[in-house]
Amino acid sequence: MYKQGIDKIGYPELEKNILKFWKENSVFEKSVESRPKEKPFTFYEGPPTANGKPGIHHVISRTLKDLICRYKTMKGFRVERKAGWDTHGLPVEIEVEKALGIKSKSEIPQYGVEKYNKACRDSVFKYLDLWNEMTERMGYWIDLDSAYVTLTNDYIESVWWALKTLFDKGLIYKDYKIVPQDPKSETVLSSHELALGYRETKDPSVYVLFKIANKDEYFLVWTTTPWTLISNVALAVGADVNYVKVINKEKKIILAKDLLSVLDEEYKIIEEMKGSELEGIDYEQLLPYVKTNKKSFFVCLGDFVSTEDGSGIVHIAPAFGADDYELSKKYDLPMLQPVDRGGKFTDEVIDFKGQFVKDADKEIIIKLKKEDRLYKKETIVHTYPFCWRHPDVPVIYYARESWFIKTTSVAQKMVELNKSIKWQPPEVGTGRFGNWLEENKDWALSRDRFWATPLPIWINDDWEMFAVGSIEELKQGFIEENGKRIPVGEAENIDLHKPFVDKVLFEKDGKIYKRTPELIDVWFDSGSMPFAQYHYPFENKEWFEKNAFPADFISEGIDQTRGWFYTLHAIASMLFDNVAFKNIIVNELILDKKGLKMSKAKGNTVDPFVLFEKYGADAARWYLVVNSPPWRPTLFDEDGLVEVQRKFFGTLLNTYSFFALYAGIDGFKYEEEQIALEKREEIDRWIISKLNSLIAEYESMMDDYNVTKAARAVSEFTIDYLSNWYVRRCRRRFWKSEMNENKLSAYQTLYECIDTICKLTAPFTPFIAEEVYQNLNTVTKKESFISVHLADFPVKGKIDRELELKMDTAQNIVYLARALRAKSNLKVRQPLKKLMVVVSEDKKDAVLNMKDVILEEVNIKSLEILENESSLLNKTAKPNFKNIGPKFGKIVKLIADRISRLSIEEISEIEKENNLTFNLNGDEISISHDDVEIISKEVTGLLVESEGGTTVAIDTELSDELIAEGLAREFVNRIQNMRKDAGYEVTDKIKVVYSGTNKLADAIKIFSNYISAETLAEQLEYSERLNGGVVRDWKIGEHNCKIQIEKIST
RNA sequence: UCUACGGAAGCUUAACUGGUCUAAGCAUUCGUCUGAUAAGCGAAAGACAGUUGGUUCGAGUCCAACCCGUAGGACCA
Repeated sequence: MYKQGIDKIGYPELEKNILKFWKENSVFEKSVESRPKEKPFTFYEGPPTANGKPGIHHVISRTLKDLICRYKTMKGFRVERKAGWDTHGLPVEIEVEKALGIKSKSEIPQYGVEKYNKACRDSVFKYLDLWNEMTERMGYWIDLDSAYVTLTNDYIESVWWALKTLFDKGLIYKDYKIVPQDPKSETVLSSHELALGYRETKDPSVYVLFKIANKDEYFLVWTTTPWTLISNVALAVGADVNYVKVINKEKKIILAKDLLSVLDEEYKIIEEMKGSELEGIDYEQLLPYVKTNKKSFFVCLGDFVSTEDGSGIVHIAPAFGADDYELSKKYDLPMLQPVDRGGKFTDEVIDFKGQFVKDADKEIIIKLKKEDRLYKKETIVHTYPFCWRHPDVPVIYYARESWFIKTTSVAQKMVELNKSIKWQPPEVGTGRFGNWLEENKDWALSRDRFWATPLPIWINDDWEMFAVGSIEELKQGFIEENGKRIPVGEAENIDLHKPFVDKVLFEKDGKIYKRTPELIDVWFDSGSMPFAQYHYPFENKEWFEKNAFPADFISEGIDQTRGWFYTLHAIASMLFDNVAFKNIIVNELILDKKGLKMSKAKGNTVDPFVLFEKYGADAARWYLVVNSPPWRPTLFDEDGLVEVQRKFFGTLLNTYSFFALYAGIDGFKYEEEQIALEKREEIDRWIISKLNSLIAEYESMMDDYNVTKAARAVSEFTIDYLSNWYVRRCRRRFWKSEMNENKLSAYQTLYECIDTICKLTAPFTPFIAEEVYQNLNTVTKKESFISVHLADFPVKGKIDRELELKMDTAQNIVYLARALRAKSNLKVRQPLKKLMVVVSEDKKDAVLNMKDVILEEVNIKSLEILENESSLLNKTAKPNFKNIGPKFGKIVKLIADRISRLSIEEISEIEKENNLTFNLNGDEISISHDDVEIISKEVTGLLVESEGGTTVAIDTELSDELIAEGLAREFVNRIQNMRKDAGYEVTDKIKVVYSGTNKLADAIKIFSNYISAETLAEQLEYSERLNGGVVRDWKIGEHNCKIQIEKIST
């Protein structure tokens, strides 16, 4: 029989049972295998790093991924889902350094790269168990056993294949680039890391004099980094900027005219010129520590020069600034870099060698002052980036040689391809991602670290190079050991990592090739996952090309825009001339309830495990999707979660419980023939039509990847239509009569609704959907699936718009009538004589049709439709702007005003003739029925309520009989309450004894049959002597009474 | 400085292609229904829709400028 009381078990417990069921029956595997191979829906999992703990933000993206995949499965697609792990890169190294107590990069070779990388390898799965546990617990179906792992030889080999392909296409090159770097760890900082470290700091702000060659004149130059002056090779001015030569402090000084205010003391302008006139002027090297080998120390033109601050003359040190470097290429300037990667001056700078550059600032200034080259020195407070891991260490911009991928050469193609991707929300695709592509810069590929995929490029002394694209090719190389060459093919363990690959040498045409020492950006790893996860092209070649590329769907957080989304897109564009993914849902951050970012420091993080334990995974999944669209920053609020859980889950489970209760009593197992829709009650046809509308809307939303709207539609149907109207309206059908066709059709209808809701919610809340579905299906055996997740998506049936509208009208009238009752203080239990309704012509049928429903809902005896012609009505007209706007344009206001003052006669005319002509300021104006909305107002003093063209009035006059019936109903209500309080079963028969006023007793006598039937009272008698059973005093209106009920044993 | 998103009731959000007292939920007060529901229904109160202009007969909605918030990018000699 149907399982009872599932709403009493806690959700977490329920979910754990379901998890067990899934596992024992391999439901996930079956859900994949039961779908045809020829109908794939391709999904890519973005690999997380398992050396950090999973958080709530992982729950949201995994919910999205899971629900789309489950939905597509139900739609008949085969959705292979391979998990993946990102295992390389700096995040891993940082953790390991911490654990090993390594403080700077240079300590690593001493420690031993082999040992170090082993430690990295061991640490990458530090939290794997936790991740797996979360994945499983939240019901995220993905194949963890066959997960791809970026550190395996197979995976790296595929990445190498990609790199070689790009190399052979000429897309990989080596160049200098000015990069922000952390001098302490000697690592390049990504822009993301850089952004973490900006803060206010004090720096020297110095004005320096550069002496013009062979003249006693000076350029005034401003800088906040005096240490870069040593590496100065040129000065830059703006071509169109106005400059002046002034006499100031007895010196001839050149600076921008707009910045004269920086000068101390009086000055006299002796000459004006454009920046372009200054180009080419030579000057003397300021701090001649380093010799140059190219033409240097002259004035250049730079479009980046501004007169915002400084002097309008910018000092150029190509190794330490991006603008500077660009300019140096243009003017073929030398690059002076007397600073090592640790940010210390090299030996050439004899006075400051070994000093950290920032620390040398002071002494450099003193030196300049001694040489009379310091114009003035101030201190400036500005924001400057510091290393986020070492808060006291300023970032140094530093020229480094790096490998690049020439993504700019495919930028246009990437932009084009992007246009075919469906982004949800669209603005991320066009905006953030689109802009990024438009402003594409070459991809800085190399990293000077230890734990990552090695760059497979081998170089000889003559700078000839080639790329290795497979293990097979690597085997052509050899390793030297004790002076002997051992072919790589004979090596014991080929490990495509440092230090092994660095030992491999090649000899070609007598030249020895050695691997360039760099590793690659980890993002290249994850961006290669479409093919590398299948070890393409070494294995699965056909499968990949046919079934696994590009992805139909991916979903991750917005932070991946310039990360994974970009690398996937770039690599696919370059290698396959195609997109990597066709549809994408981007989720935003999850903030705490106040809208603040969650962080460990603030202590406002939400532990997913705690959440699952407290409310269950379904609740978290549902809340994150329903509460606000996932691509909007979501404020996470536990109270909100509780609310959606109570509302939606509570209602769904309760609707099921209701069904289970009565279906159990009646032994309904859906064994009977299905009753044809036409033979069912109108309300049955109505809810089925609503259900079909829901399926249609759900499908279109889901196919549009608008998951929030789909979920909300399900929620609305379940709560408002099914529970609060259908079930409530139909309760009697379930518990009153004997089994007959009417009752059967109620059962079948409700069953179908719940069954379908299970299937629609299954992608979102897989546990509860499973529970309810199984409870239904194991009894009825209607479907052969052991799990809702193996079931097919429901087939949409006929939608009866007309019927839906009819019911809307009826509901509308009911709400209005209830409002009237509330206003006049007439409880619904008090029956009333007459309900009068005025509706537009097209709704009259609907009202007559729904008469019984309406009357029963509002407990009124009769319904009368007042004809428009009735003298009871006072009508007014309202302008319908949608129509008259386009029709009358500018004079619409006048017309509207006139319409609202139409007389009753005029309104009748327009109703009859569908046309009315009147004079307005001399113009003949003609309006039709469509141009106005006619509202009726009762004038006979009855209560009236109206909305949207429907007007309702009730006759509040009470006859003795109506009052008696009202009392009887109240009496029933009290007995029912007592039954419930006493804990009687709904089928228990009882005996009722009561006492009270004469009037009440009379009413009870008149309606004794009704009362007995409603309360299952076998006996109903008046007596002053009450004893036994349950006794209680009541007050019904002004009538006191005593009621005693007692269960009759059968 | 650029780009995107957001700014509405105490809070969270909704409103298709512009249509005239902006809607719902939560919270508050009062009332009410119930033989499924920790539910439902009704009433009261609560928003000058960030600001200022513009287009239009009509703007929460379209356009422009600005302010505030969030995220991202550029720059910081």
